Amino acid sequence: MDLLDGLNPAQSEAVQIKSGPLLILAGAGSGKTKTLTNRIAYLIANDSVMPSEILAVTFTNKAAREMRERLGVLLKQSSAHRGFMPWMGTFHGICVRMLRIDGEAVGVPKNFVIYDEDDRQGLVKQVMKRLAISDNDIKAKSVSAAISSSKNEMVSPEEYEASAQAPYQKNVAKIYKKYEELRKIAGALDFDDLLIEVVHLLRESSTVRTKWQKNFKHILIDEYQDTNAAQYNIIKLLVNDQRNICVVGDDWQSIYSWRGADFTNILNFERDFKGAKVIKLEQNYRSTGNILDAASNVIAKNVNRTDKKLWTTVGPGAPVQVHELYDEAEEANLVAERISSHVAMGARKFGDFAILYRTNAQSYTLERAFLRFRVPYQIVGGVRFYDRKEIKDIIAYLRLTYQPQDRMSFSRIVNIPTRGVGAMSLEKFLLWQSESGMDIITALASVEQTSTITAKAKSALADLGEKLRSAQSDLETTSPNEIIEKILSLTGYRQYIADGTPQAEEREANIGALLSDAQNFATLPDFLEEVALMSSADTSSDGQKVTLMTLHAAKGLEFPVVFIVGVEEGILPHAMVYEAGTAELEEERRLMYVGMTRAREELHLTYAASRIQFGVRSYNPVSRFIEDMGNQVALSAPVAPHFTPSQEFYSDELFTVGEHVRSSSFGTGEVVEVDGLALTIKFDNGQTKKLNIEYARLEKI
DNA sequence: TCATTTAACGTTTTT
DNA sequence: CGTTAAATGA
Repeated sequence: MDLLDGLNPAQSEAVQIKSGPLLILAGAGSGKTKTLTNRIAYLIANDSVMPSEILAVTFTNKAAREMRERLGVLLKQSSAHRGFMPWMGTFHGICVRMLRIDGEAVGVPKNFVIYDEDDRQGLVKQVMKRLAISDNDIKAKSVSAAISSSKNEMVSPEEYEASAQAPYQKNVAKIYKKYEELRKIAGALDFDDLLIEVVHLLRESSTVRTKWQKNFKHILIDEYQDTNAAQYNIIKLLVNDQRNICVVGDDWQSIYSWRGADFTNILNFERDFKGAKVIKLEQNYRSTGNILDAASNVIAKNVNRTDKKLWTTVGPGAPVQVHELYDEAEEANLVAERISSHVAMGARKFGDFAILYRTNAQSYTLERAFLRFRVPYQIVGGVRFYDRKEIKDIIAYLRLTYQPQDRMSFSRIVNIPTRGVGAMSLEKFLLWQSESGMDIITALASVEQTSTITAKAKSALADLGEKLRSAQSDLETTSPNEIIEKILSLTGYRQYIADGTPQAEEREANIGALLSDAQNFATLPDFLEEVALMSSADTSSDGQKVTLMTLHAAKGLEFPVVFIVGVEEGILPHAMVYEAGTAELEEERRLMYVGMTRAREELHLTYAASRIQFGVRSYNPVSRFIEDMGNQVALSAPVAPHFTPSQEFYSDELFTVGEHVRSSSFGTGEVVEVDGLALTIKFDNGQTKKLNIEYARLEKI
């Protein structure tokens, strides 16, 4: 197969440039991923570069997976086996691999665990408690954010402390310092540490640096506009004298500056790598003319941007359609109804549609409308599978057996299932454990020696220690799957979650899903890494469902029909940026641009005259971005509000005592008392609940 | 110590 | 509005 087939001249040139720095400025829908993939294939097939000598960084795990599969097809190789393109992945994933190999050179333990946002906030809370800093004026969440941005800018606790002026900052500095201390003791790295520890590693050990520089003959970075300071440093440290670095990006699509991403990295590429070749991809293969023009008009209002002119040979297509609605329920109904009728007509399938919104909270109303219209949907983002309580519990057990210094995990599971160890006993035990110098599992075995803990708690802790030690034995040779099974049976976790409610079945099913996931991994650290770094945007779609997601999560995707909902002042642009300044407003504009350019054939924008936000009804004016689009849009007259029942299960039939009902949340039961809208129901699992007819979603059976 | 009730609080986006 | 943390009572 000719690897240049189907490429335009600019793409083809980008594929064939053999060496030296290369900057590909790729507009939305210009075939950027295709170019990158073919370039890698070309390097392997024509320049005899080994796959293991190519460092290829993508923005999400999903993007990496897809690119790996496409490469497999292009090169007629199986992409399934481990080791095919071992260095293709996200920055975070690649950094984990490097740290597992060489991290000890900078004091990163071999068996480090990865703390996610929840873990970080939990540890911050512990630190604040210990430092006796009240959470009234300082919130763990904002401290966590401050630590994260400091790390992204490579500011150490000491440097932060030195520059702290206000008492607030001084307190944050204290917390940051102590947080780092405890995190290190726990043998853990947070997301941001993964990057900065690699920077330390490459800076401090010239042996390690030279080794990797020699290994990576080619470096390719996708979405370069979204790299932060730490990532930029990693790239600079890995590039060798050959300077075979190729970056792809689009400053118009930079939407992660709040996470430390700095799109000036892409603007400065030619300065950083002198003599770089620059190729612009400006032909758009995705959207119709009207969509492209409207999107270009929106982005044109930004001052801080490069110039480029996207064009297409596809005709103008349908105009962008703007719909004004009465409220958020009407908005959701319009979307659901349109989709359902288009599919009924046979014009589209459900998988052709995507609904994009600015905030996750907006998905709620849409979901309800979709349920009512029986439109199958799938949410990308939102609660990750690995963030569910029962999954996190089991992961905590796994992490603790793997890294017995991990106090966060221990604190989580010490009383799960409940074994009579409360907050007091936990605190006393941890205090004693940290003074003793033993790891947690060893300390549990010697818990008899302590004087402060009650006898009941002592025996519970000793028993837990016994179980953990048994799970810990032959960790090296046991598959993740077997370890999970072992933990489940040792702790009786399955019985613990089986409480007779319908949710219990779901939890049980989730554990089953976890077990089958785990089967794909040979070793525990591999599995734990996947769990930690798998993002919520990595959910794969099966093409049979409507996709709901945030505008951020939509980056890099495309759909025949796109709805962007809530195109209102205060939402898009978000109210948070009004006081923040023009830079933030420009980012909102880029976000709008990214959303619009996801559409291939049809783009619908909706806004509601009123909607409930934070529990109160608010009235947002239409977004300025719609005005900016110019005359590519068709405004549809506002639809007069029509009555919609507030709940799908609401019925005007009255319930009477003795009737059997089914509730979506409690299972089946019998009505024992009726008091106006209030029903008292005795459920089959033994509980008795007082429910409101209007909201309880009851079904007669 | 634990389960149930009550209060407070929050919504920007996420590797 | 919906979720989660604190407070209360058993």
